[in-house]
Amino acid sequence: MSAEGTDRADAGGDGPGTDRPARYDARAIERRWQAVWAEEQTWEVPNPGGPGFDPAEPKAYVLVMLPYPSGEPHVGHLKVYSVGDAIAHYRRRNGYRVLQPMGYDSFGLPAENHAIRTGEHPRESTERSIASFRGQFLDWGVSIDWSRELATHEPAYYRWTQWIFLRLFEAGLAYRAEAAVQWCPKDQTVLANEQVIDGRCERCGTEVVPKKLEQWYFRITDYADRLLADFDRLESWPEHVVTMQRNWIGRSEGAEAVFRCAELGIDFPVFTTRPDTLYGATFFVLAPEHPDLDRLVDGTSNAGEVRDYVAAALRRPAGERGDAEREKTGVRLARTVTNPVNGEEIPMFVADYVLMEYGTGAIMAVPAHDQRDFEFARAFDLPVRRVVEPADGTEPAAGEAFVTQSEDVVVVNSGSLDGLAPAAAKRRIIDELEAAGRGRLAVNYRLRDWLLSRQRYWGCPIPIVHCPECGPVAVPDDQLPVELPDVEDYRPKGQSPLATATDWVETACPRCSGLARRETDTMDTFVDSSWYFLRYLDPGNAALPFDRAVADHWMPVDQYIGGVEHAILHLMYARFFTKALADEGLVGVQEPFSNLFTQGMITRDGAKMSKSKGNVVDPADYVARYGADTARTYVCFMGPPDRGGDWVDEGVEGVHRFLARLWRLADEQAAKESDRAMFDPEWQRGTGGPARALLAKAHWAIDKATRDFERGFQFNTVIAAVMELVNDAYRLRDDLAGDDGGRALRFATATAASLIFPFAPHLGCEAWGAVVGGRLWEEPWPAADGELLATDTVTLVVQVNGKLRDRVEVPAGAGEDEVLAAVGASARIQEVLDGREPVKSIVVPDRLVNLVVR
RNA sequence: GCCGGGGUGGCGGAACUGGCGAUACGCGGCCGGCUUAAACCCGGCUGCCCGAGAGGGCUUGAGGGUUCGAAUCCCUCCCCCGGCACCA
Repeated sequence: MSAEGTDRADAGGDGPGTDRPARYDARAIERRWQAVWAEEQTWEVPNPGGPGFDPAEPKAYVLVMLPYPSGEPHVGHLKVYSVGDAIAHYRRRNGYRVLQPMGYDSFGLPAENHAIRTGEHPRESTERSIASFRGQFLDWGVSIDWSRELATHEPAYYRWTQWIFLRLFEAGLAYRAEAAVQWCPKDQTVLANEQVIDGRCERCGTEVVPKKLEQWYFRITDYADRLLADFDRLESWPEHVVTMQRNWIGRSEGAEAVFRCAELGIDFPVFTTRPDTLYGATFFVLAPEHPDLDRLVDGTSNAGEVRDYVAAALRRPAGERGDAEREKTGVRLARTVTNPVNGEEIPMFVADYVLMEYGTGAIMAVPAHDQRDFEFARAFDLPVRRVVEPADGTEPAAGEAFVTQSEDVVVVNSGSLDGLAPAAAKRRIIDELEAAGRGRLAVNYRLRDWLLSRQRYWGCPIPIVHCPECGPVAVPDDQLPVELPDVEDYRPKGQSPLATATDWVETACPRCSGLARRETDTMDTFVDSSWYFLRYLDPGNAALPFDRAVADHWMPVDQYIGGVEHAILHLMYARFFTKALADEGLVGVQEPFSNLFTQGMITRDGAKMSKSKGNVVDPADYVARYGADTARTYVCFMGPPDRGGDWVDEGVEGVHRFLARLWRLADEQAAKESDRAMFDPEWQRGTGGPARALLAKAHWAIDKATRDFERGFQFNTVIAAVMELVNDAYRLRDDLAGDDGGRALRFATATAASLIFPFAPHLGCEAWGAVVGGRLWEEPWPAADGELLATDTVTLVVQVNGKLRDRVEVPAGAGEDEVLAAVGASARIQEVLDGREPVKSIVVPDRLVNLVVR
């Protein structure tokens, strides 16, 4: 705050009063301030124990989802960093020590596909992209602690990804299993369930095909209940993100009931959410993948038909099979099972509408109360037995299943359950099953374990050695990282390109020293990004991924910011990792991100931007033409940032005009030396006339901006308030004569600079430096003076029967009598009343009066 | 079908817990000033209808309701966007 600080002369350019052009030269201003920040490492923050660390200072970890570096940053990046930086700056000036780091999610398919096309090593194209991302983020003036920068493809980073993998492996949370998985024929790799959208590969849109393979999994399903329960630990997450994760985890309560095939002596447990309808089961269906099918079919008359059906079903793409509109198909087996509640023998079928992945891969079919079973029964002419009826005796619609969540129904045709409502019937039947040893209460999840291995090159190698004697063996910690070898051909050939690096693959078993082979699959890139927020905290640590004490200081992330597209994948995986690491004692928090903000997508001409449509907005163009401050302020001004918005060039120009107006105001007011007299509350309170009016407006703007910041992310209205202040300053400018007037105008300008700073930091600093002197980022966020906020008189609206008829001026805080007296004095109101007496008068202090007449 | 989020001027959007003329702020449009002129810039006007005017009426997707008072609360319906969907 000393005068030597940074007025614009110090910031490296022309001083006040010299030949500075009377024009808002955004780029010159931005370069000057960026040079200061880089030189002084302004945004670097110390860790506990580090130089300058103050344990008394509250911390704020503000984190934007790390970008995948491909080509150049796009408007989505501009928006997310503009929002993140506004929060970071606001928190800083409110006394927080803010950590805002930066890194790159730099493993992944685009770079690898580029390598396949061009032969260029993915590392080279990736590092080129990183350089261009870094360059633009610097250009935008984002307040990042660059000393913590990381990239997930660097061995110094993925060494610890591997280390964490091994901890999970040791804890039994990483395992290998053979299962039918989803294979993308184009990308030549398996995919996690989360990465298959409508039966298609999330990346390339190719229809995935089922394939039986042995793969690596993380046991995320063990954490299903905690992932659900701990939503309660979150401070503020968008409701819809929580809902999406809840749906994805898909917890459902019900019962397991065991149907027995007496002939063969095989028990078939099924999961059902409707055990109250067990008496309505008229047939039984197995998924085509069901492991007991062979035994059931062997030696039966239609074995060939069943096997043909199964073979066809297994070839069918998942997307097609998942289509509910398709006609139900299946084949009847020459076997029956016994219903555990009534001993009834019911026929068995195989049908592809039953999924092996959900429940037990077998269902009891209750056609009367399940639409799918109903359709199947109709196709195969099977009996439909109603066991639930509306309590009021009405008849359910014919021609479809009677499905309802209502409790106003009654169970019928069900032995001891007759007459009960569903909830009671469920409890009783579960008790009965349990007593008979034929079932129990059960919970089932839609969530599957996380399939993490990929048959691709550009990813983190899985640190496992396969030994013919010892099986899969962990690479010892001191041999990490297992570095990604160079290969000649990046083309995937059904197995990872790593398999061709013979020298690398062939190794000694860490346990028995025998000849062994390295695992050649790499990890899903979501593994890399499931813990990066922890590495930022201690990026130089060579002994551990991060120090527990350091993590205890910074975690959890106070504000996480990113796109909704990660609502399920990344956010759920990162939550899972955090919990698993907490169980290992590595971190002290159960949830990584206390507050989440998801920003809306920017469109152009109402459409998603795409190269093929030719409507892509390149932020660099706008930064070059108008400056980073304009581009950043514009994306925050378009509308509430959690909603999308359409990029309109005229809107950018409007914001630029506003910033230029503020710059000119500051330029005109530029003081030769530091002047803090304008902040003196005694002086401010003693003013009158236009000076007072402008000071009041400035305090109004402070109050409005602060409230909107605290309220959430209403940045558009914060900026609008500063615009109002600047507009008033221009309007009143000519009336502001004398010392008080000049000082009030400088205060208004300084306040506008101060409030716009989170969005336009360079201009904020520049304008502040001109009228006040010193460095704005070291100034606390301003506080509104209540006395200047309050007004002496207020204008009340006077309504008659709810219709506005007049306004009256009364002293602020005037009581009911005083108000009614003022209203009585209004000629206009008397005219409207026309002699009628109000039957009721509502007085809302300082707001309005409503007279009710007949 | 299920679950979220929305529908406010020519456009993007404001309006704290129902209450200071709904439409702040920006864009667009119109008028004026500056200028030889234009751009820039500065100032003003700008929801719709009727009216010369004073003024009046109407207006927050549609229709009902609660209330002295509704964009805001309740019910019914329509439309748009996003997510999930043969999950037993």
